[in-house]
Amino acid sequence: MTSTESTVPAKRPRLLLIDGHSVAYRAFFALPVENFATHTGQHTNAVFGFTSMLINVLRDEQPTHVAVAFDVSRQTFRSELYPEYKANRSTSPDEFKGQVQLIKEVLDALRIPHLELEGYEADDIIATLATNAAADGAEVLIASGDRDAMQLVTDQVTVLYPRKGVSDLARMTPQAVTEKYLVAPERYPDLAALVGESSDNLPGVPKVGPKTAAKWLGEYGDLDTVLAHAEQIKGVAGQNLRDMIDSVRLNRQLNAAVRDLQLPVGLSDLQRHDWDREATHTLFDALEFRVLRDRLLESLPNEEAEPEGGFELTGAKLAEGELADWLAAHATTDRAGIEFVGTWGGGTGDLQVVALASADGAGAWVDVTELSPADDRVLADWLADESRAKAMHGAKGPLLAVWARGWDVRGIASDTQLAAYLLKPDQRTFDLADLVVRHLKRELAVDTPTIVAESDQDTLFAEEETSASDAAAEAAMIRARAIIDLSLALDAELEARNNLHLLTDVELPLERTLAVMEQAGIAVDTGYLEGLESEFDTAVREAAQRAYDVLGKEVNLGSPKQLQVVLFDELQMPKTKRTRTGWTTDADALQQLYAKTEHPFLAHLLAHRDQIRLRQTVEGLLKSVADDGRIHTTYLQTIAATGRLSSTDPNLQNIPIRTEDGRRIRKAFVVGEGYETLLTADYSQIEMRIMADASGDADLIQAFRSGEDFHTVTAAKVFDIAPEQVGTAERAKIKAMNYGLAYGLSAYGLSQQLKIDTSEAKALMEEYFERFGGVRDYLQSLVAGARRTEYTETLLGRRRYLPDLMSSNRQRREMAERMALNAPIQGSAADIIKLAMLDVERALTEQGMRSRMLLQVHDELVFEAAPGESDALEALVREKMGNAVDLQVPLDVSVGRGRSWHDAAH
DNA sequence: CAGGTTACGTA
DNA sequence: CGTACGTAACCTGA
Repeated sequence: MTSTESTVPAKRPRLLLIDGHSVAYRAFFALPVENFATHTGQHTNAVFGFTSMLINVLRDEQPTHVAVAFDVSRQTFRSELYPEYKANRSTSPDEFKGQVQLIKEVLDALRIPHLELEGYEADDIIATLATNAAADGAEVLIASGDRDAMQLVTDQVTVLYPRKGVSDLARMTPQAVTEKYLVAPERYPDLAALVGESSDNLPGVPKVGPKTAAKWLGEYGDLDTVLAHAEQIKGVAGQNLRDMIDSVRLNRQLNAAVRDLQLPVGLSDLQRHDWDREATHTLFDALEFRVLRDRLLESLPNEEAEPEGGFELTGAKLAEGELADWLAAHATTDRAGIEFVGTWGGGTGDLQVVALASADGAGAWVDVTELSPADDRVLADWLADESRAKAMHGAKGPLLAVWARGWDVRGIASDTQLAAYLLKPDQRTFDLADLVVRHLKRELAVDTPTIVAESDQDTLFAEEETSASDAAAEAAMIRARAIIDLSLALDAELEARNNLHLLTDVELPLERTLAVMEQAGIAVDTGYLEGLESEFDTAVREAAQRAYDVLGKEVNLGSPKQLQVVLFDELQMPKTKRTRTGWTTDADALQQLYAKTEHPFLAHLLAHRDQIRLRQTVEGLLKSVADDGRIHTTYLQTIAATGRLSSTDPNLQNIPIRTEDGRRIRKAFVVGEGYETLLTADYSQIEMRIMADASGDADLIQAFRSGEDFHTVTAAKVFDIAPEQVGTAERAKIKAMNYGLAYGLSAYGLSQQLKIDTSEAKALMEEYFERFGGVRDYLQSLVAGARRTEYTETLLGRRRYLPDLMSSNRQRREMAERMALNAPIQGSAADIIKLAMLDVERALTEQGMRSRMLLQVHDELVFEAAPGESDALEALVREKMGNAVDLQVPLDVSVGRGRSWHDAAH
């Protein structure tokens, strides 16, 4: 698509001018700073408020032109005329500093010009632009929290003045100004000169407020005339005016906006553009602006296509019998794109539409609910044909729906969602439209509307539904087309950094393995779970009652806010650690309070917390049991920035294990009918082994090779004693140290965890690093290397980009440094277990075994052994997990078997 | 009612 | 003031 000069007479231009500092400053004080910070600690309340206001105004006012003006510094011609100008202003809070720069980044991403001029204020830039634009016949809107802007109001110029916060803007027209300030806009600075402006440190005439000033101006016409007739004005106010006359003149000189600056831009330069999609997404990700992103997408869609346009495609719904010919003609050697429409999750799915596209520009789609038996066979054969290469976006869900229909998809050469994840694993979403813009610089037509499921009540609307699903199918066809080009582009990018193998050899085959696991699910003893639920429920109520009895009244024990009132106001307990909004009531703090006060309420409260949590976990599990009596979680393959999987609906990676009550929940996960036993296998200390291997620290390697208890051996080394002499306290300290290392543990953190002095923790760490110098050097090299390359790398070359390593914000930088420490270690462990899963899965298939893999919990795999296969399964799992990669230290795998997950623990 | 906050489960 | 996640209840402001 090429854009052509419009021949339609342009509608009247509408220019929006924003006083950047004044709006940002307003936002800063309107929104509580403690509620707006990224997880890295960057404050964003001013950026949020500014951007929110901007989006609203752009949406509501639909300006054709936009600019934002900023002040440069306090040194302006005004401060030279009057050194006290704005001198009363305290320096802006630390939390505000830096946010202006972020606002400018937002503006750049939105392609909105911003201006500043040395020696002048934003006001002057705005006054000049407004004056010029109005002279050119434009309508002008000025968003500013500075009252001096009122002087600019005319029939063509309206000021949007924040009434409360930054979202509620008053439209200050000449009438509104006159009503509010009792003088016409052009007299406003006259009035302000008399009354004074405390925020600018301009003194007013004593005893003269807006009413008196307006009265004088009304009588005499303007300020000059008022001053010329100062002698005639009676009373104290008149005398004060005469005393202050020079000061008033100076005020008037200072508050006059400069309207004739020489600016490098004119109206035509301020034309609105589409925003930069990629830059905006990246920035909003970094700022953690989820809501604003949605509002932006909703209210300000990018209307114009990018220069290179969209996707050309000819195709439509195939009639009966046409499928075979279409596939033969178009889906042969080159990669075909497929987009499925339907629903999926919980290990199964329901397919509605299959949309296909070919690189030659042909598209097609079929409604799978109305396929003839012959077409069904043709499509099934083609989908299952390994030699027909296919590209998809997020294939795991559709695969479940395909399987539910008795089909299979083979030959998936690329999945653009997985590829994009490998390129940038900390991206929040991998929306196809965004990826297409980012990597192909093309636009994808508006998102697919979801197909409305047909139900009996809706037969009235059957016709509309059909057209809606047709539209969805058409959109799916376009998406299928885009997926082809995108997959090629992403493959090339991965290849260029030598990462393509991660896609083809790890993530793509794993996607199928995960689908198999999700489809299998894990059997649950619902009767037992229900028993647990009522038991926990009783315990919850008893604990609550005891707590109420102690207190003498009922409070909501689940409300941190109410608890704070009880604990810190009513019971006058010592204050705990701060949270954003008050004092923490977390378990750790409550325990410390209990140690100090021995107040029984705390014990009951803690018991209540424990039991309510267990009940909640059990309830959640019961809700997720499918008709087959099994729980089918969904694994997310593109969420964790380190390369780990995550589990949802329900999360089976956080089932309790640490407490006895919690472990009872694991008894509910049982071997399914037709199987012999559950088998669990996990890696011991895999992260430490990775550190040993990667650091090459000879002592650490030796500690693992010795095969003795790792924490004891390392403790012996640190304390310079024999392993037999290591006591439980020593072992616990070094164990915490061992585990904490990979997280970038600090001496303070270690001291908190072990409840020891910071100085002792510090000494412990120093001693540890003294003994295991290779580890220290390795950890330092991780951060140093990441700072050089801007990314970290796992064993398999999986990257994580950490631009914040260069941040000038200490908190952000240190956070990034800990991420740089942890990502390669956690990520390499993820690599290893992923390889092991693939090896195990392949071996099970090759050997024709019926045993199957059910769950992955980061360093643990859970299997269901078919009758007679238990021993073979254990041997196979040990072998494949133990040899997934070749390190300088052995990969220790421990295995357990039992009828339940609990019993299979070891 | 959505969204943020707090709390807490796992590796 | 230790990384990576997901879930649920509560609370608040639109």
